[in-house]
This record gives sequence, structure tokens and C-alpha cells, in this order.
Amino acid sequence: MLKKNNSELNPNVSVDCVIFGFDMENLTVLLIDRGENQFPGSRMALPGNLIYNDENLDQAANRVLEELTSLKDIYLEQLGAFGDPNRISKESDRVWLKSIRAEPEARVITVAYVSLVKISDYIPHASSFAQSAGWASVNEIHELAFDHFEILTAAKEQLKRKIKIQPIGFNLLPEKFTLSQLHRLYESILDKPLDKRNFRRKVQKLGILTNLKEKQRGVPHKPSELYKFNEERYLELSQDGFDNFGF
Amino acid sequence: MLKKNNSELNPNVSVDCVIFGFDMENLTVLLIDRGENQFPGSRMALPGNLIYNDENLDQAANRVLEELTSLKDIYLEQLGAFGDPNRISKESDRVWLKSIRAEPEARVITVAYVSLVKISDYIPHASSFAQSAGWASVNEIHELAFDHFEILTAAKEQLKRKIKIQPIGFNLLPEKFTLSQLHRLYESILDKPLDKRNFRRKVQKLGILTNLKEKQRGVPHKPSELYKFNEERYLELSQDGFDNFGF
DNA sequence: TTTCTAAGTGTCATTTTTACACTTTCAAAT
DNA sequence: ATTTGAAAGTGTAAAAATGACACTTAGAAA
Repeated sequence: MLKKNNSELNPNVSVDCVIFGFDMENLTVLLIDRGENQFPGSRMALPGNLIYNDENLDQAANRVLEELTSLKDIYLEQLGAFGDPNRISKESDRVWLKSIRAEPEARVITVAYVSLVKISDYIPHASSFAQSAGWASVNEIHELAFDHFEILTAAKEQLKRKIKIQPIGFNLLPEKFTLSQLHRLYESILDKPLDKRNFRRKVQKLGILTNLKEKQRGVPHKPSELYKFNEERYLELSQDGFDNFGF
Repeated sequence: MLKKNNSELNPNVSVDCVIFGFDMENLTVLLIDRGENQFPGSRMALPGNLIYNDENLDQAANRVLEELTSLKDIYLEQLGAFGDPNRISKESDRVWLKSIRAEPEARVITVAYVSLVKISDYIPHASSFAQSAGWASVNEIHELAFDHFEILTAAKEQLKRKIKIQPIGFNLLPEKFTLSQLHRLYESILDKPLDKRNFRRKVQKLGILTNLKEKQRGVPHKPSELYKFNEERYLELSQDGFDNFGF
């Protein structure tokens, strides 16, 4: 299952993955648990590891993500490079690196990647040095290993910026979704209330949603109509510089 | 003048700087010339070099930029990491690395930085392995060393994106500038014509320009009024999420 | 005094944005 | 069968922003 790689690990460059999901309530992120032998508070980390010298950064991010969480074939976009010389200042991180790295004291710069996935399509299974892997609500996270909290913060800010310009939110929702779900998603990413009617009007005017003429079933209230993202239409519109989502 | 640094160079991580300027006609970028001993076509490169293990990435970018071009105290913003394993596929680049690096064959990932400067405030002077340093019009550049052309392209795209959202254009103009100069700057970055009256109306409504009540002198036509960027006002407005430049 | 060049200016029609409250549909409980 | 609870769904009017468009003005140089 995992890609075999005969070349050498580069002791100075790693990749870390910020995989966002949405559980219909909150924005979530995929974390691994490094286990009990650590000091409390920083057991959790973003999935990440050193790169091999013969793979490019994008490949490395995909490989590492799969190795640690079993998620594969995910579109990852680069966020940026992080790497203070004193990134490994926490004692618990030092201890941990000694247990998993050939050169635990090496200066490492890490390249962070971000992705948005439908939480139901990917079931994380931990392996390698991850003892477990799972989703955590981003606004309940206050500490992570290394500089991962800083990386997560940068990823949240980038997401906020991008969702105003590109229809990336749909990647976080199931194939069929309701306008209310989309509405809640935007509110939780932008972290502010959006007027329901205005939101609906605007998103419908974009013309990139297909009404499936199908209703929710079994809900104890008026059932919502289901929609899907119309990618073809979006690509058409993208041609002539369509870029104002304006939320 | 140049910062002394006793620690070791990291053979695997470099920084490259994309420094944009504006000569009142075109967007320009600061390049170094690596000299004659190369194959033609790729003599020019972005200023960049390996980082030291005890400096962070931002520091490294500033140091390297100063070492190669004498430009200092410049606000550099990270663009991202680049680094295909076969980034050093051009023979001329290989030859050159052998002449300047201890481990010329090492896998290198580079972190690119971008800055916008007032061309008149900084006079580049080459040193270290740069034989000369100077400004080139970005749209006359078609080839550069390593993957620097790719980096430049990414930097141009980021600039296009950012100038629509943040008032960063002012960094490219002198302290005092005319609305026409600002207009030309926006047109050359966005690479499309903008209606003069509408541009002026919009930029004036932003409320971040101070009219200096002072006129151009010696121009063979109606002299323009001079303006300056009102940073205080901009910071005030930024507080309450002011982000729509909408050009 | 004429000429050349770029600066500077206003209006109207259209589109977009914002603020705002009640009715409908279903499931579950009584 | 009826009631209740819960979220879905819907329209309007005022204000603001946008886009299209052409002539006059101020100075330097000839």
C-alpha cells in the first residue's frame, strides 16, 4: 500500500499536512496522536515527516499523509515554509524526535500543505509513528507539537481568504448538500454571521449550484432541497475571470 | 556591512528574493548577473543562496539579499517553497554551483520571498558571487537560472491577487506620487486597462490618500497634484475589516 | 500665440448590497 | 387527530457601488 522509496531521507526538510474537514457543525482538522510517552498538552500533531531526496514536495506531502493516516489521493496545496531554528524548543518534542529520527537535532524547515476533504469520504487509520489519527474541532485546539499550532493558524487564515474568492467550500461538504449546510460552513470559516436570505440569493446567483429537485428525508422539520456543486459551469465562468464571491 | 555568521550553511535549504520595483513605465524585478562563464540565456538569476542553520528563513532572506545586492532593511514576505529534485537540470546551473558550493549536487529546496520597493530608494550594488545587480522589466524576462522563472511567475500572480485586496502598490511608488502614476501602476500589474475616472473615484473614496496640495513642476502639460499614502488612516480602516479594493 | 500633452472632472443607468419577519413543511409527542 | 417544535424558504425597498462615456484645463515648448 505505501510507496516504497529507496532514496535517502533529507534530514533538513519535512512536510506537514493541514487537512480540514467539516462535521456539519464545526470546521475540523486531522491530527495524529503521538502517544502517552509524552508530556501532556502536546501529544497531538499535524501529520508530517521528513521528505526523501528524490521526491518533490507535493509527492512527499501525499506520501507522508498516507503513511500516517491512510488518506490518499488528496489534492494538497502548499501553504508555505516554516522553520525557526528553535522550532524544537519543547522538551517533549525533543524526546519524541530522538525516538523516531536518525538526526534528531538537525535543523528542520517544514513545508506545510493544506487540503479540504469531505469528512465522510476518508476514514483516517493511524500507522507508522501515529498511535491514532482523527478529527478535532479547530476552535478547541490550543496547543500542538512543534510549531504546528502556528501552522494551523496560518492555514485558517488562508482558508478565510480563499473561500471569499474561490468555491473551495464544496470540497468540505458531501456530494449532495443543503443551502443551510453551505451557509453554516461559510459562517464557521469566516467566523461571523451571514444573513440567511442574502447568502442564499448570492450563492444562487453565482450559477454554480445544481438543484437536485430532491428532498432531505427523516428530518423533524421542513425538509431542505438538495444541491450539488456544478463544476463544469464553474470552469466555464472561471474562463472569463469570475472571481468575486464577495462574502 | 555584512552580517557575520559563525554557524554552518545548510546544504539543503536556500532562499531566493523577488524584489519588485516600478520605473513609472513597467513593473521591474531585481536580478543578479552570474557572469560570462555560463551558457547564454541563463546568466541572470534571482538573488538567493543557502541559509545558515542558526538563522530563521526571514533573516536568511534579508542577509542573502544584502550580500548579493546591498539592499537592506526591506520587508520581505514569504511566497512559498520550491524544489523539484531536478531543479538543477540545466547544465549551466550545474557548472555554476560547482564553482560556488561545497556540496553542489545536494538536493535543495528554496523558499522564495517577495518585496515591493521604491526603486529610487535602493541602488543595487553587486557583491559576493553576483557580478552585477540591476532592475529588469518583468515582461521582458523569458528565462532565468534554476526554477527562478517559475518563481517569478508565481510572484507576479501573487502580486496580482494581493494588490486587489491590500494597498501594497504604494510601496512601489515614491513618497509623493500622482494619481496617474498610481493608475499606470495598477494597469501594469493587473495587465488590463482601467477606466481613468472610475479608478480615480474609487481610489479617492478609499480615504487612504492625502492630497499634498502641491503640484508637479516642469512637466510639459497640465501639472498633476501630488498625493501620499496615509498609513495611519489605512490602519484605522483595517481594524474593521476593510478589504475590498475591488479593482 | 499656437500647439502639444497629460490632468482633471460629472452624470446617468444598472447592478449590488444591506436590512429585515413571516409562512411552510415535516416528524414527534400528546 | 391535533399540537408543537424546528429549521426551510421566501420578497422588498433604500442605499451604495459600478461601469460607460467626452470635453476642458494648465503648463511647457515651439
